[in-house]
Amino acid sequence: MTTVKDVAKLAGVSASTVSRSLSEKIFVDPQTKARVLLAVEKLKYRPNLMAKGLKEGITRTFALIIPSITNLYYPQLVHSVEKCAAENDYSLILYNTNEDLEAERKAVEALQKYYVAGVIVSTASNDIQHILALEKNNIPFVLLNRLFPGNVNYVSNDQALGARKVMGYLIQKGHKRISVLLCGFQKQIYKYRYDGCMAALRAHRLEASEKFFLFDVNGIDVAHRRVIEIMRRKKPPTALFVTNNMLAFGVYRALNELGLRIPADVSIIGYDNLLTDQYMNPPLTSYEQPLDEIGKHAVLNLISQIKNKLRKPEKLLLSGSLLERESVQQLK
Amino acid sequence: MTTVKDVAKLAGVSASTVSRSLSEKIFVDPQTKARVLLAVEKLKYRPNLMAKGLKEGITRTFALIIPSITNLYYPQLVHSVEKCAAENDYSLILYNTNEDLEAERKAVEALQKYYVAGVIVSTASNDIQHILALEKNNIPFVLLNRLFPGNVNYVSNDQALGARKVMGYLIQKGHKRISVLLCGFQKQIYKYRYDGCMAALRAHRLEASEKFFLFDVNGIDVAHRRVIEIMRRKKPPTALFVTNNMLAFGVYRALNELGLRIPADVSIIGYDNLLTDQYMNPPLTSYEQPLDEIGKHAVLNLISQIKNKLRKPEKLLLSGSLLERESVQQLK
DNA sequence: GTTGGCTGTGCAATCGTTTGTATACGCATG
DNA sequence: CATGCGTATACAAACGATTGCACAGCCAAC
Repeated sequence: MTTVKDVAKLAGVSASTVSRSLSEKIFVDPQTKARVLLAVEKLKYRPNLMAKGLKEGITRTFALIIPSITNLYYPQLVHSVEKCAAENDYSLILYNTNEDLEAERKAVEALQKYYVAGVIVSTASNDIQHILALEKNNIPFVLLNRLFPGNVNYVSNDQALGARKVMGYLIQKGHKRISVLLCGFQKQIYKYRYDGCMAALRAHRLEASEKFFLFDVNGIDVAHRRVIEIMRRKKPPTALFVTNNMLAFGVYRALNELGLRIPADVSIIGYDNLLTDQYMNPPLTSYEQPLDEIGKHAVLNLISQIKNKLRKPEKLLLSGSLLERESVQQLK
Repeated sequence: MTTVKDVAKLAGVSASTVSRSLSEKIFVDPQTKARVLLAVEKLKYRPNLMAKGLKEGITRTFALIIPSITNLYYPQLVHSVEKCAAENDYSLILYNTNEDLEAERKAVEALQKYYVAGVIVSTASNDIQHILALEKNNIPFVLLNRLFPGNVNYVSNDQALGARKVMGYLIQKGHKRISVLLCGFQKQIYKYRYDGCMAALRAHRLEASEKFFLFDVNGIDVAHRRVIEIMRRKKPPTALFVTNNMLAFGVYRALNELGLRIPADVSIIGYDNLLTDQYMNPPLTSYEQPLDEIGKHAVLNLISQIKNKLRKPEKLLLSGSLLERESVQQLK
């Protein structure tokens, strides 16, 4: 490996001058600088980030913790985080926790040894003690699509607002019996989505619709089963709001098996923006979370924390928009 | 940050003793060791990987380069790599290149500064000069689901064999006019898949079927358009072999628009194993690549390269199996 | 011609580990 | 009792970069 000394020797200067020539911050005689840069080029010198990190006590690396990369929801989030990080010359260490709190704790342990500059995390559960502990070690962090009260930075889709918009849209389309499929509240985003739904219903005096809500729909097969059940009621819902688009696969299958047409017999609307939504049959009308923006602002938040030492936590709620495709019908 | 010196002071020994107590390799008096470990515990000491990496010239980190995390094919690969790496106490730096050669080159540049212990890469194209250059810098690497002749380590699905199996299966099911959808050969895996298809056709004297092949089907929309075209021929194919399951979305849509039923009117078979295959309507019969094994062996390959300094490159071809779901029909 | 200030570069210390070499101590042997 | 050997630990150098401080050289001003 060529080091700063090799470059120094070739350029006929000292190591410090090489370092300064590359750092931009300090003025070096243009001629000297040119000679140094030439030598750097010739020797294909690449500064050793270990040494740099050791000296500076920090690295140009962020840790990204996500619960499940094989959940179609996360790859896009990873993508946008990766993109913005790369643009700002940060690399990303990836930790996939498989929704397991213990694995998440381990990841937090591990990343501390790396002296990462910051942590972006979509927590697996409501227990975030181990994340909060990062603060003691002066490691900035930001929650990704997770909201927590208190002194925490987060960037998230505005879960409640989005859910309210969706319900408003369905109501405006003439639907009065709306079933909402929700995952368990141990993931608090579903609680927020629930709250948003109820707010919309109350605003239209349709609270009664809550009796169609399906709770704890944790998994595609559960969705499949519960939708079959509810559609067999005497008065079934006319619209289904699937608050997690992976579940939509189960819903489509269930309706298909029952011989119900989408949207002629039942309308469906989704909440995430999975890569596959547009390819469903029929394409799924869905509330699209601004995943690109969320990932980007999470990175920018960390950078601000590092640069400005911002004291007040930033709590950023972004809102997406409804993308009409073909799974919702206007009722007479 | 607590350092080895803090621990040394608390335990009443020197820094070297602390280091040796933690290294396992060197004998330390059990009593001393116990005292050291107690101090480590008390101070929550975590060795600084920067310093360690600097001293040892290497880190316990692998770089993983993939062309597109939002292609449903890759998250599983990332998942299995991440899993095996974590099990062996390696962390992962992720580079997503968006199928862009230039971005891939940049990633290779970047990772070298990190002194990673090895690189796992699914290249974006056939140009792998920049990857081969890693060898000069003594950075072990392994290609993931990419085959190259010459002195290269790779772990891959046996593309040709798999394609042959698929074609054999369709033929055995009575299909004689089989259309194969292939992406461009600039990704050589599609060349191998093509070869496999032809081998199977030749074995059954059905070479004529090649006139149904669709080349350069790069994208879901292209698949959609081209399938509509081919199904409008006077004698359309009775089966479609989609060598990239993302394309299956376009195919399903096309057939749906044409009013053709799967599998009653056309049979479809896929090649990857996307998370969504089982949720398609009807569920997609597909050749399942052993992605878990592939990711695992890529990691193990790197570890062998590091440990044993294995001289001969390992070229590992794994084969998957056909998973019958509901998209293929037996012809009379 | 001396003094002072400014500018560009070099020296050396430093970050936290690891590890080769040196040393102190204990015990056994002649 | 002196010698020698082995063992457990300490000392110090090294990894490669950054940076405060010092200094050399130059020019201007009196």
